[in-house]
Amino acid sequence: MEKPPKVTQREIARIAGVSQATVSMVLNDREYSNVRIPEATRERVRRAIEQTTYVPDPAARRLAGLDNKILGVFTYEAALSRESLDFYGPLLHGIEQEAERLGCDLLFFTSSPVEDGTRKLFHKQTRLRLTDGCILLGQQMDSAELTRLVEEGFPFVAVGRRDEPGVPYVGIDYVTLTGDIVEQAVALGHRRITYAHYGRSTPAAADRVAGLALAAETMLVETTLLSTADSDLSEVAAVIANGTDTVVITEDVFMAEALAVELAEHGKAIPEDLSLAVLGDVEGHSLGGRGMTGFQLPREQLAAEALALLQQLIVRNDKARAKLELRTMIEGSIVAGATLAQLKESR
Amino acid sequence: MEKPPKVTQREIARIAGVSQATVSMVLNDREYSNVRIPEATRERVRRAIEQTTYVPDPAARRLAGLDNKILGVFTYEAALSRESLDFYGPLLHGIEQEAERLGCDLLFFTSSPVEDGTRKLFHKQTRLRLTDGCILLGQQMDSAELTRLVEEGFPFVAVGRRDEPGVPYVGIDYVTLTGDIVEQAVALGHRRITYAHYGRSTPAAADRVAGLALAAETMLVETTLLSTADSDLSEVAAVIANGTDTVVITEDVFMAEALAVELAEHGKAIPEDLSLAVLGDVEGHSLGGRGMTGFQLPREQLAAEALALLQQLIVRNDKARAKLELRTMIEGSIVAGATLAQLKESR
DNA sequence: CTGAAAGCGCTTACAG
DNA sequence: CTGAAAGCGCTTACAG
Repeated sequence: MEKPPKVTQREIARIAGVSQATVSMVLNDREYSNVRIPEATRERVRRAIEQTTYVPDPAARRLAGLDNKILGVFTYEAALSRESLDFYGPLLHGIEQEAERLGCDLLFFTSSPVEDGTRKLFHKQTRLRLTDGCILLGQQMDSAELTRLVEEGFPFVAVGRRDEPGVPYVGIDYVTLTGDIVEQAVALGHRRITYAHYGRSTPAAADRVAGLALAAETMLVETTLLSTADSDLSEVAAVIANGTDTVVITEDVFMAEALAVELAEHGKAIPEDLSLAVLGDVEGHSLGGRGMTGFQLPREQLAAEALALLQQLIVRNDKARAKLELRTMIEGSIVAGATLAQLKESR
Repeated sequence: MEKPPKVTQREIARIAGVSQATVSMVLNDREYSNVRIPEATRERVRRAIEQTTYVPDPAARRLAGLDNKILGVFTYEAALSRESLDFYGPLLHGIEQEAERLGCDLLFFTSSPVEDGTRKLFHKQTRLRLTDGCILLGQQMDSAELTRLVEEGFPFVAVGRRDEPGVPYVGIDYVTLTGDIVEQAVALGHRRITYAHYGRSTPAAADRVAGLALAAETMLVETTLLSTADSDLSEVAAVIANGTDTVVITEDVFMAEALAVELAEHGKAIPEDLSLAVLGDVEGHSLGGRGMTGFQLPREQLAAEALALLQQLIVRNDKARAKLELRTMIEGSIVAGATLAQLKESR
């Protein structure tokens, strides 16, 4: 199996009887310093290309300073495992669709070494430079890495709101959504709410807490915050079961499911004894046959918008880039569900 | 936002007070023509690299003829959509895991233009050349493309058996699995089997038919083949309902589910009136609460082995490559299930 | 209008 | 042992 020598522009030039530079110009449909290539020449070049199996070498193009039409996808943990896919699936689908539309390929940084449980974007062999720009996904983004990307002026977009200055992102407006859930609870007669959360320090987690605090102040409800980082879930359940709050809100659907089981052991049924709502996506989940009350998050749209923004960062020049809205929050919606119910009597 | 000039080996060389070539050698831990670089020099270079944000430019490495540690993933249709993920999910997971182990990144050719319903691997802008090698996934592989890859000596591996000469693959042994299903049916007293299939011309489809024919001959059973390409599913159901065959085997689980609905309308219950088995993966699927009889296919393993083989094709020299087993079939297993039952009486 | 040439950042021979 | 140089396949100025 001898490899036939790779066809290059030089070979095309030889066949067409022109210079290699001319081939490059025809291929890129570009003309420099009042150069004009006659249609006849272009045609000769095109025919020569068709005769052969020529494809431009993307490494050479990139080295010469051109776009690659390759976008990087960096996830802070494995994205394609069965469990991750529940979260990453819709995001990846949105990314794939948008990439297809833009004519870009996607480089997944699966090789990134794992340190302290999360992958590192920068390492001795990072292929980041090969891409025109990069999308960052995951809860546990590394602040130092984000800052370095900003400093280097490397085009990238984070999926999810970030606090670091200069970081472009597309995020979900958890503050508003959380307020909407509280509003619903209040409309149903509730006045005392427990929020069970993971005690994480991510921006999204902070936004939920902020949204809750804001709503509590505006609507005069009392809130109790319980973190599973401080005490385990069964303790949290015990506190709720023995307390007087009438609604329990959880950070995500998995905590809701686990907590419902614990609460059942305390004789608390949902929503008869206690209402429940989730500050996360509840699509496809139910609790004892009942649809859950929570969010419907447009994850595919989120990812697609992030990719579209990235593309703009890449193709625009510095001036046009300055006009770009680097930070976008998109709205999710509330899923009414059946786990948040009218308050029956005062306890 | 001025981009700081990219750090190159030249800059490292300047800092360390050595030549750029020396930097390259230290980085790659390589020595040519009885060259030996003293540890002291190596240390100076390493320190210079740590001082800066140097990362090697993968495009330049590739252009200079080195491996990229990038493996291409080509799917003949979108892989990350909700529906595709059912099929591609386990394969992609296996690929991701193995890539992580090998320290490789993955390039998904999402940009490939769609023609006649399937994506084209070769097009004017294919980034194939950027990868060290490529994994091919999908039912509808293009023979011409496979042949071209073989001719060009480009390293690649197909997931699924292929007929084209010289194509390396890792496939599933449908012939044996199909025989096993027939054997089970025979052991349960059945002698007449209908096989409902899509009439596809893929190697996997052909293997199922071949396995069935072989088993039928060996075990003296009569088989009827019905293709949904010739007549639609309700007609197929009618033929089965009015016939005397006691087992219906379908090509995959989706056809099984659809066919069961049609058969119910003819008053045929499964497995009381008719047994059913599937020549495809049945994990996670059931029919009216009953586990389906069919295959359990080790898709993750399949994909991982394909990637491992690809890696071998890439790193081995021509001589060592010749010793490689280019074609592997791996065994799936039978899921007993409850839809294939003992034949009650003769009809 | 076309060709010869520099340069992108590397690897790897080959002189010193 | 080290440095200067060629080459990978492109793009893009700059002479002719």
